[in-house]
Amino acid sequence: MAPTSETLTAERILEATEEVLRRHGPAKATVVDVARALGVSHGSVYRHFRTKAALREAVTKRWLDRTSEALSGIAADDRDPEGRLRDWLRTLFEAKRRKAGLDPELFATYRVLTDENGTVVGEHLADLTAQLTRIVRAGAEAGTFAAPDPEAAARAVFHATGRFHDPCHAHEWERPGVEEEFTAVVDLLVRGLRAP
Amino acid sequence: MAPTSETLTAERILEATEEVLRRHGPAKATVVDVARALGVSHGSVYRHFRTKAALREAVTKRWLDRTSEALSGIAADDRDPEGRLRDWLRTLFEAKRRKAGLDPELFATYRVLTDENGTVVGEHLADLTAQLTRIVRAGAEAGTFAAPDPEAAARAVFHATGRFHDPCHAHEWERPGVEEEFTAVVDLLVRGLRAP
DNA sequence: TGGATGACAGTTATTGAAATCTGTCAGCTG
DNA sequence: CAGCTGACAGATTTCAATAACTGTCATCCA
Repeated sequence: MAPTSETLTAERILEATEEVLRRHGPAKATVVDVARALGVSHGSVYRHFRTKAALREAVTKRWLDRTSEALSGIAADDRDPEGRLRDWLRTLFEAKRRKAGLDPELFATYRVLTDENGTVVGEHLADLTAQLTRIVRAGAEAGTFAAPDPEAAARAVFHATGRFHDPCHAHEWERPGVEEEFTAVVDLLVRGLRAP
Repeated sequence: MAPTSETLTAERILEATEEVLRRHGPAKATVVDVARALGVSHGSVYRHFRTKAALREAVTKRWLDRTSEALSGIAADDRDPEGRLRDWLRTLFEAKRRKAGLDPELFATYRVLTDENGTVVGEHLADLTAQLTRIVRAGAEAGTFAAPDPEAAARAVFHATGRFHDPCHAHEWERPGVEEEFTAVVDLLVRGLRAP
């Protein structure tokens, strides 16, 4: 099909896989499809990724990392922690919502991994909570937040906002009124975090 | 099988259906099975319930109402609102968790209805948030909580605790550490609710 | 000789025919 | 006559045969 006779690299395979996944979805996409899209035999794909699951994970990791990077910018700046927290949560919500809407098939792939409890999703979650912890800790140090254990507080905030980022709630993200629900939850959490 | 030749009542059909559902699960249970269990023809079942979906909904409603009643006792007493809120949330969590563990098939039926967006689940959720609103309002009136809009605050609390009662999170309810997560979230929410 | 290939074994998905199920209703029965 | 029955049409599910896929590896080529 596109026998672009460059050398076959892991990166090129990931790109092709993402495309195939986007077109066919996780249930129908096969590694034979990926090989066909690259104009090689499927044996060559297995030289770079031990299993189909590993390939799926690698694609999802790349996809997830793009969100993480955008967020880490917010987590790392030095504005007031409360505003940063609000921004970070809102950006996370909107990123997930956009991905669910625009890339439904890749989002479905992400969901498959979530159910399979793969390491990639675990690492993604760990990364996100680490970023949140950083914000909460900054707030605690600045005296804005009362958080004796910033990591535990960050996890609580992450769990409490699950409705707005956990893939199993994706079908509720386009309902009218979610915006208000989101704001109400974040307001409540921020008040709970503030120093007396 | 058990042709208990009493008159065929909606109640008896519901009991039989619950049993069939418990044994076969929502995917395999048929109304022919229900009829067989009652020793009648399936046409008789259709005299009492217009469709299979209606039957499923009615069974789930009964099942859900049992939890609601236990909770309404807590919502209605007149202890301090903060303790009541904590009790209510914990009882809800434990009831859902117990049902998911002990009645996996009926729980799966509940999940089917959740996805189908049936009225029964909507009513159940409305009932629960109404109970929560009652508690929050009591707290606002007593001056314990700062909640200008008790209903909105109750919804926020309900959404923020979704991880501990929404069926799509059921698989996480037996993980070690959920207890602590639950406590951390509830503590944070209660602090957010308290009057300054 | 490093990388690609395609045939192969074992497993999983697809297909279409047969069986079962849902929902209706004319007629039976007590 | 109120309530139950069982035959029926159309939709859905099951099942077994067939096809496709995953992962391996002896072989090939540049």
